[in-house]
Amino acid sequence: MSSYDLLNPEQKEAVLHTEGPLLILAGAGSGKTRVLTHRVAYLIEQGTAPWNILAITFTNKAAGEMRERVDKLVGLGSDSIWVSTFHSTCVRILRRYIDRLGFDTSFSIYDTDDQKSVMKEVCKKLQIDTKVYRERMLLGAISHAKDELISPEQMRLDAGADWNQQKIAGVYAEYQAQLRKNNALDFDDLIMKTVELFRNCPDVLDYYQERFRYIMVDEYQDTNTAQFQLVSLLAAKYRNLCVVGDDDQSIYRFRGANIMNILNFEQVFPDAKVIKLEQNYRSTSNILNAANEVIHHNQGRKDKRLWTDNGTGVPVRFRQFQNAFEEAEHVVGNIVSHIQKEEAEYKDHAILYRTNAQSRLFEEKLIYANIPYKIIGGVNFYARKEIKDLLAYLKTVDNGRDEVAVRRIINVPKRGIGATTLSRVGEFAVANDMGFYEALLNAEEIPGIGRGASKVLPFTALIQTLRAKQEYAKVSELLETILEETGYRRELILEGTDESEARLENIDELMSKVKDYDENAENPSLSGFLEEVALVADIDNLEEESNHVVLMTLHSAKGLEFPYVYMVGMEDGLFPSYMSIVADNPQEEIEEERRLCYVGITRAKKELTLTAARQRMVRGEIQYNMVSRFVKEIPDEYLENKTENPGQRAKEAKEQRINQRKQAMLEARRSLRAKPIQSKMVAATKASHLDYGVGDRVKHIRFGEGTVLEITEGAKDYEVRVNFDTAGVKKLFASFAKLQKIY
DNA sequence: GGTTGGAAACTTTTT
DNA sequence: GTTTCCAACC
Repeated sequence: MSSYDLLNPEQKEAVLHTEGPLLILAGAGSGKTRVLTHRVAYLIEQGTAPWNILAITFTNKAAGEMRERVDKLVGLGSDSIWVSTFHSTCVRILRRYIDRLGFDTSFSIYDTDDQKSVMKEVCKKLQIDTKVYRERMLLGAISHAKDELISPEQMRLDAGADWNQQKIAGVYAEYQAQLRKNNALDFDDLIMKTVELFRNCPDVLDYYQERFRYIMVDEYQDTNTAQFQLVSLLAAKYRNLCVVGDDDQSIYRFRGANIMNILNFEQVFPDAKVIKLEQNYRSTSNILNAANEVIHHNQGRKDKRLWTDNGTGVPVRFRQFQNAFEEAEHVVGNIVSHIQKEEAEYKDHAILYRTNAQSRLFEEKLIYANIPYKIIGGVNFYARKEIKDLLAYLKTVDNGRDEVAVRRIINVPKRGIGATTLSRVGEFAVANDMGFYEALLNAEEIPGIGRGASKVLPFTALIQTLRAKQEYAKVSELLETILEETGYRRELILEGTDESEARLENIDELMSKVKDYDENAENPSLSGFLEEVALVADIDNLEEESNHVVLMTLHSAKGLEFPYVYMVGMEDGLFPSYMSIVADNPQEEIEEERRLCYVGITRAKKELTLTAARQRMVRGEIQYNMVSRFVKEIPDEYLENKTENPGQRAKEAKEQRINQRKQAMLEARRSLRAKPIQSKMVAATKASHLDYGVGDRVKHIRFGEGTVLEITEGAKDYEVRVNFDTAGVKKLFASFAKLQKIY
């Protein structure tokens, strides 16, 4: 028996169809990764050289998973198959050939933060009123143009007499000029410049066309025009292009994804073979039917209906609550009961929401319930201030032309270099046609800089030392030097606040990532490390092995699956979002939200719970929301709706309020009564109350094990100071931290 | 040049 | 409710 016998007929057909264009319409949970990996294995079995295969995904996580599975199937030679994301593929190509476009191959990659800094400069230079033209709006317009491969010149032409558009085109042109000056590319440039390279240099294109004779693209519905062009160019010679996607899971239109890429694939490649994978191996039929019904409300999609022989399962549950607190409590309570009944582990549960802001309440309840959790998204690790500062040092060492990086750190930690000095340096640099850092090196010659020069000197000396050191030192050694020589670490230790401790922890984490890179990378180098770091998304850090409840946005959840899924905040105005309801083209926008809902539902394997709150705090104001229209689109036969009739509901709510007041009163009395006793026999009460004392070893859910240093009595609670083995000294409230004594 | 406090903006989603 | 920005002060 060969391994292909485990595939269903459609999957098998997709695997065996290797020549010519192929579109695989793969519904959620239909085993597309399996098809892709087997397809790679089959190609190699048929005699294709591993280095002639390119598989492109969107996230590093997806790439890593595919790589792992391919390795298992193929074995020898599998490392010469390119399995990588759009962005890293492009970086790899550009690092080799971007000098053809007038950039240096050691270019920096700018993230959103860096882009903002550049845009600020641009607006200052062009005297743009940022009250009228918001930086965010300008960057958005530029990004959108790049997704569509529109150059500044083209934008200017397209603008015609539209003065507003003309202005934006001007900003775009200057922004590109700044990036070039800094020898930097932003995210969108990575794709666009690669296309430009291919168009301008036929020899380079030909090299890669020969190299990648078989190309596969995952999550094809999320590709934008630039990515489509890139893939088309690469595949133009051999035409062995296999794309896998699901138009119903297209949720990145706001980021420029062009759904037409998948809907029109057959028009662009008339000889394309189309295979539909409609058997779902993931969910119960109740969950799947609910998903089918919801997505059926969309127009303009390729018709398909997923089916499964997994059995009916339990109905989808819907619960509406008085407020977001009760909603969070219910979800967490539900998870706790699964754990207690030993039906499931923490990692079997995912809480999915529309906006990152919704995570906080769940986080609080989970801490309170002592449940380990992991939040994906929000602020990217590499976007944190201290991390960005340190990376800016490394970038300055790596790419001397990266002005954004230099400006970021020239006065961090404080060296007494202020705005006046900086603008003098800037003027000098422009006047002498040199880079900003170059000007700093010549600080003593800059007129009117006065004492400033003596402050700049130690900084440039450090950078020069690091540059020399870079030749032979590991990246971790460079970072260590930076931390020591600049006093960055010392400053944070001296500060001694909770915040500075958190920053120090993050720095330790960065250090361990650097060390990991030093040891495990094939050819470790400073540029290599910075590149890797620039292209990671938060989702890439989700490890299957660790046992956590996972919290994330519906967007981040695409491609994942969990036995128990909670979709929370199912309210009109939140999901679908208010923005989509009041948009110029609500139909289209709401269809995108509906696809997002479809993605969410189809993440669930065993049980799906939908929740909503009648009132919730949004931006400090109470909002009253109706139940999401998407919930109403699920027929009753698949839904267990335990929302009572209004009369009953009001009555229960009233009872609940009365109960809550009673509870509050009891609590107040208890604390009043407890107080005097505590103050009389402090030690005794503490021992019985906290069951640990000074000197005891305790365990905390997040910080691990540690020793109790001090217990102080606060107004409402005990404040415990603990020296944790790994996390350092922390002050915690006893009732919140739920410390456990270790015997 | 650095610190501080109050006002304003923000929140839809991110490689 | 939180973060970011800017002006007035030190």
